[in-house]
Amino acid sequence: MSLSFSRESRLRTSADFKQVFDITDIKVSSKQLLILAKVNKLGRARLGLVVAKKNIRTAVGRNRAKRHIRETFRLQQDGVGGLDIVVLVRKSFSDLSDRDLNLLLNQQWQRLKRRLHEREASAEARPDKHPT
RNA sequence: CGAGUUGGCCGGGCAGUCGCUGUUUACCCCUUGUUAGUCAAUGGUAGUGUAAAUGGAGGAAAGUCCGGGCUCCAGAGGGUAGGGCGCCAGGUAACGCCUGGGGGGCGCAAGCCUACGGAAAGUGCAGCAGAGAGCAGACCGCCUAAGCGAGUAUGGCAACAUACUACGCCGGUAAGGGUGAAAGGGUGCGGUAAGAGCGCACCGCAUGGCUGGUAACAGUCCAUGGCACGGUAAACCCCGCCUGGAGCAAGACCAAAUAGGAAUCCUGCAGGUGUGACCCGCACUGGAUUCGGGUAGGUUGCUUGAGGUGCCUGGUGACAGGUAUCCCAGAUGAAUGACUGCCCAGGCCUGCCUUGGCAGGCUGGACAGAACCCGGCUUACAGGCCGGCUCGCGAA
RNA sequence: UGGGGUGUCGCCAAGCGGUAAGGCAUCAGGUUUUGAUCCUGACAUGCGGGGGUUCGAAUCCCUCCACCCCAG
Repeated sequence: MSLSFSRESRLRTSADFKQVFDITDIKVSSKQLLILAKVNKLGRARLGLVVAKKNIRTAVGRNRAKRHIRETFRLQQDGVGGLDIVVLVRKSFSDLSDRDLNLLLNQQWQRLKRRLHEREASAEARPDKHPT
């Protein structure tokens, strides 16, 4: 059980980002943000953030968004496993208070995990159903 | 106490849990040397890992409006163009900034505002209105003295003379009206046909002197001049001073690569490239086009600096000098955070009670995030703290 | 982060000190049996906001704001 969030658990090059955008395995969306994810072979989750200046005007606001997303990811990353995740922040994100923000984010991470489990389950089930 | 004005400062605090990141130390791992085990050393980027200690956004970090440092282009050198600044003196690395002073404007005052050189070097501009708008002008009005004429009266035989006029012509005038953003000193008296700096007095203005002041400038001083000199230079311009260009994605280093090759054309004491306005100068060098081939990033610059703080000295002050002491962010898909509790300001509600205070509950902290570094300016900003001064009221 | 540019009617735009052109769109009328075309007229507004210079500013100066482009 790790609560750390080091450089290894971040997406660091534009190539990494491009892969997630091109092949999106899981997609979780809400009014305030959009999460895209792709299965990787590293055995650990990696997070990348996209916060447009157009959506959140001030640098302080953008930093706030990134920090909250990182923090909640840090605390929730255990069940995620090998996924490359990109979080896109939408305009209404900055309307939320700190409390509501964390609530929303935790909810979204739970949804992501659920989708992942469903996907794995169906992937395991499929070869049994069609042995030939 | 109220109203105002001005200078400076802070811009939440403490504790706990879990994270991010820089530095240092230790250990792990690797490398090298050595040994029976081991030990030692330097280097750690081949990826770094673990632990501890310690540091980690701002007054504006913002806008990018100025000025520097730094780096490259040649130690940026000569000239032209272009750009900037503009009362005086000082401060400063420098500035378009700051300080002190002067002039002008506003305010009862404290104080505030001020792009504030030159319009007698030249060129230009001013629509509409108006008579006239740049070596001024005459629409209404006022006048008709002189000159010419008309009429009337008187005198005279007559020519004519004299006097008069709600008269005409030739004219005079810039007081008044009117136009305009702006119409070429003001008030009074004299003067005149009516008027006018036409003359005079006072005020204003200009020039020269004298006095004070480093200077801008000032003066209840003296002399001269009847006034000649309208506005606009954030219009061109003139004068004085300043000014090369680009920017850390600058630049440097390492690795790879630009290789090697084919074809065509042009040129040879000139041309090309670079120096990002142009000429000179300087440096480097054959050049251009097409075909095919190839590409990968990392390190550094990177934080010790016109540095902060305390004290002393000089100065009205900006600031300077001396001395002691401190090291205070360096990220790079981009750190400096999240959660919880308590406290401290603030706001709202309820209860007790004489203004006011006490108790409880709820709420709740602005503007905003370093990206090479400094000095300013500008803009944004909840709330709070400390001081100076002015005016009004009251008390002593 | 650095560098550069643009804001004029609903849209595209000219003007760069003296009443802010023009086109498209909109509305009304005419022509037509009706519609398109064509003709005539009009609306509403505007010079991104705030100061300053000037008698007078879209234009000159200062200062904010918004948008766009370039360099990884």
